[in-house]
Amino acid sequence: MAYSKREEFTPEEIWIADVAKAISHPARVAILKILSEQNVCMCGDIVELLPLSQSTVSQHLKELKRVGLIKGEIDGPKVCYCIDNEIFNKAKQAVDELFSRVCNC
Amino acid sequence: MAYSKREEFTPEEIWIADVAKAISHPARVAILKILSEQNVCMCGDIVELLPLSQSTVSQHLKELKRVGLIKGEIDGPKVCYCIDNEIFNKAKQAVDELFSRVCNC
DNA sequence: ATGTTCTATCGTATATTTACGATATACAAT
DNA sequence: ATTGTATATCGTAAATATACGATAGAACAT
Repeated sequence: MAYSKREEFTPEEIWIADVAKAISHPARVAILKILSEQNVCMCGDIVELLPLSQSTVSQHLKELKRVGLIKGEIDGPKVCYCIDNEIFNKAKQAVDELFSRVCNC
Repeated sequence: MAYSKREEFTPEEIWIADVAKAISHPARVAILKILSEQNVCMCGDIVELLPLSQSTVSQHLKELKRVGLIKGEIDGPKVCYCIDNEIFNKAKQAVDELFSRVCNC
């Protein structure tokens, strides 16, 4: 009962799936939108804008950081989050490529 | 301990998250690629191309059908799957819109 | 030194996802 | 009628995700 066949797919398929998983929760979509509007943003500000506890928001931020879509820089006691444009752009291109390839339009 | 705060986000955020969840597994990315190459495809063909059992592939197809990215038409004892171009295009646009909004490039 | 503020992590409960084999169903062919 | 083929669904086990409160750690202010 070998578990998780994830590794039996191509690196490209795994990478796209990872990016998609990162944005597969409305809270994380909302976080990306907030960061794009504010450019740079404290974790606490995000918590205030979402109907979730601080620890839950922190977990969502961690998930976005895991694939590299965002990064956090420590600023005294606070942490400033922002989009990691380089990786985000790579993710955008990979997803674009899949969508364009699949779509007949 | 109210569970799942999903419904407290905007319909757009939920829709994007749903689409992303549908493509958040490498097997489903692979299925979309197969369907795009073959245009129309029997379920059994997909099973042969993936390192997964028939029942597992069937579940993945169901997940893609759930959000509408693909549709299956019954053809005798077989089922022919194909991309649902209308919904797929809507999904593409929604994801594009998010990516473009967030990305500084 | 002490307290305050901000964030991450731990512990935990519940829900969902992923995977499979077995079974049921639906149609075609014999 | 029976057999074979194709697919979906059921039952189930293990893994992951989602959510929270409590706690820990780090930096600043007093």
